[in-house]
Amino acid sequence: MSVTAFHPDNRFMAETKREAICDAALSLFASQGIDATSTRQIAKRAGTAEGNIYRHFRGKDALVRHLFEENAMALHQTLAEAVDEADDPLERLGALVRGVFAFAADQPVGFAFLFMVSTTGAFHDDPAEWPLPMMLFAQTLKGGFRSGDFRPVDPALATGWIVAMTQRAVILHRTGIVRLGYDALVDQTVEAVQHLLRR
Amino acid sequence: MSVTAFHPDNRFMAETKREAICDAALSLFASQGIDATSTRQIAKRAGTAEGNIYRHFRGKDALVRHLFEENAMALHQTLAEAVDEADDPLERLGALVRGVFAFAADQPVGFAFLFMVSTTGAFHDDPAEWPLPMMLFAQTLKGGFRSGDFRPVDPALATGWIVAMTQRAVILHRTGIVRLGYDALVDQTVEAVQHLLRR
Amino acid sequence: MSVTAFHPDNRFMAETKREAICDAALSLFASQGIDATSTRQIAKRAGTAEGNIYRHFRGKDALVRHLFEENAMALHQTLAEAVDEADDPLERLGALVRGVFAFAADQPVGFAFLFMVSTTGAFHDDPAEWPLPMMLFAQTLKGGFRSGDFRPVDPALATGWIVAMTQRAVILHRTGIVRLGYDALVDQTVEAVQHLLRR
Amino acid sequence: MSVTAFHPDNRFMAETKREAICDAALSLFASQGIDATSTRQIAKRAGTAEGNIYRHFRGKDALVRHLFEENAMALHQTLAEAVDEADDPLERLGALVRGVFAFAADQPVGFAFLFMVSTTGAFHDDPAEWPLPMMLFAQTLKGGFRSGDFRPVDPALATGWIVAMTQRAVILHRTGIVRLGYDALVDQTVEAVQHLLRR
DNA sequence: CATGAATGAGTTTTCATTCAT
DNA sequence: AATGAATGAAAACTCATTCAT
Repeated sequence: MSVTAFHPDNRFMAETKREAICDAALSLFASQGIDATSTRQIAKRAGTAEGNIYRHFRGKDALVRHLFEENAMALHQTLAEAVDEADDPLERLGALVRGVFAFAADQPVGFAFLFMVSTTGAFHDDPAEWPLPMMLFAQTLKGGFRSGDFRPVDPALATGWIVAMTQRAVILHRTGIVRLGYDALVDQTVEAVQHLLRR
Repeated sequence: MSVTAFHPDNRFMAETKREAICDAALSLFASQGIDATSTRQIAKRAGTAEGNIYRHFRGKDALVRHLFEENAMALHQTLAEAVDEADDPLERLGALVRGVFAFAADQPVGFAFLFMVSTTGAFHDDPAEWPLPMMLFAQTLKGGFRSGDFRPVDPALATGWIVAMTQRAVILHRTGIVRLGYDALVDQTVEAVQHLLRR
Repeated sequence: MSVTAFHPDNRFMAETKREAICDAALSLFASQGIDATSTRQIAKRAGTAEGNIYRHFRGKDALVRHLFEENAMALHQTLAEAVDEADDPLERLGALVRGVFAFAADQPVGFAFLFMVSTTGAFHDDPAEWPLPMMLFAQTLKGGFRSGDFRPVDPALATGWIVAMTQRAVILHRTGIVRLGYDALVDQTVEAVQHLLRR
Repeated sequence: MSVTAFHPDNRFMAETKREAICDAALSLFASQGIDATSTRQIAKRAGTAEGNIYRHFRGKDALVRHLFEENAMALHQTLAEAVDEADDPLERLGALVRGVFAFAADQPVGFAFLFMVSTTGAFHDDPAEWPLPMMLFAQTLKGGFRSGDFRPVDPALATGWIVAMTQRAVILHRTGIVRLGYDALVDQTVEAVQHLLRR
């Protein structure tokens, strides 16, 4: 049995070793990069034995993939909820961008990791295999083009622009290069994205 | 005397081992990533001994930095020439974006490598230390804000947006996700960037 | 459970890989010198993988330091016991010299290694940082000077003389240059050292 | 022809590249140790190309041996002259010890190198193959034993003691552990050595 | 489930030596 | 005689992964 039962504070601790490993790996990956993080470091920070990682995951690669899917799913849910509450395409687009900022603020480590994987790791050649969050952008854009609310540009290209703009805005704010307050940052980016597509 | 004299094709070959090392390293870095490329691979592709890399560069890190500076400088020159031929801020901005596309078409490997370093590697926190090519964007934008040609947005943020949009457009085209012809890709991106800032 | 249980000879074998590494390294260092011994050789003789050395020690340097401290401590204990049994300074001095010979006979490899480090490696500039065994010589000599049993000479210099004489005697005997029997060697050296300081 | 002809100061410079290589190697060996000194370092300090070392010496080993023989010969000559001016064995012994100190003061680098080789490098098992300087000590001691001036101890052992004492005295003074002035250091050591053997 | 010692192929780097010029 | 680029073997060290307990 786990020692956590005696810890009233266990809500602040990883409930299981598996979670501890995930938490440790995620933060290390996000801050140092994936290649630069060793399984030893992960085990040490997780407070467990190195070999234990292999009980829970097939290997380092599988751990990376798991974390990616987990975080992509979380981001997807945030965005899916956001997009549901909006009616017209322009509002939906704004909601998506705001959703990304919300996720980045809420799960800074997960966001950094997602960003890391999506730029460092292999690109997916087929849009049908894009990660779910990007699919939401793509679908929303398509809707706007069909309804005639958006100016005519290549949908895949526009998706790329907007995702890139949003990601970069978060990074620039995080590194302190952009000195704007967070709300102004979000507002300006939402406005810019909408301006870009509004007919 | 060198064997190159007998090779009419020597303009396609590395003149010196140093260049062979640089060429090999650049293409491997660009295609596989920097961490995933070993000095062995570099030496093998360069057709030289591994130890020889260390006669020409202090180490792998120094090789990376050299390649970065070399390619950043080349991009900077392409952009500097492009920006010189334009008069008003909007045209200058368009010329810069076209310059990036031109560089990416002309030096695809160098561009891929620069992109790799700028996203993988450490970000520079201080805009004063940004790589030269980004400085050109920043200066052009500032000019447009001062003259009143551009809509008022945070300059650092706008620089980030535009660089990100341009980079992403190249990548999406290269991976085949965007099926547009290259000229259309360039035109649409230039138009979008100008639209984003035009008052 | 460990394989050693089935080995009645296990008292002659290293109980753990860590000890096997120490034993292998010590004997190789003592016979070939430290620089001339590679981690590969150590691993091979220890019957383990090279990387395993680095699980137990930070690196080759740390292994050397560990062995030095271990052996210096063993010598120190041998000498401390020897010196305790003697009353006046002259006898104490003799006991120390005999102690060194006893250690050299008992732990020939350890002694050779200590000798190697103390002459090859960096000298400690500050007597307060001398290795423990030398401290015993220094203290004994100081006692003799204070009590007036010893002729007046510089204490640090005299310590150096005596330690050097003793070390050299062991080496000369070991290499066969001095053909004396071991007991005669010890007796002559003890007598010489006492003669050197006796008032 | 050499550039030195135009240098009025060439008496301060190595006359030939060969000498430059020897000088550079000797000082590097003496300060860092032989293994820790690379041919590159030697070439750089000598102001010549690395490959040039191999025009003048068969390899690094040959260079080491050459330097050893050169310096051992120089020490031998210093000692031979010193020993010639003394009549009885005790004086000869004192002259030898003083000679070692004189050599160490005059050629500190050469002395440090000799010391390094004699402790680090291989020991000569056969007294007949001892380096020449040690032979002088051995012969002088034998003379003293034969004439009855010296107390009866094993000649090879006594030689070892005295050489060790002398070397150690120089080292201790050089490292600052012994704070005596140089003259006092020499006098005390000479006196001690003579006291050790005087009947 | 959990441990951590053990593995071995891999990495970057150094170095004595050779060779074309 | 001199150069310095080139070589390849070997060095120290890392790391994802396995395995006995």
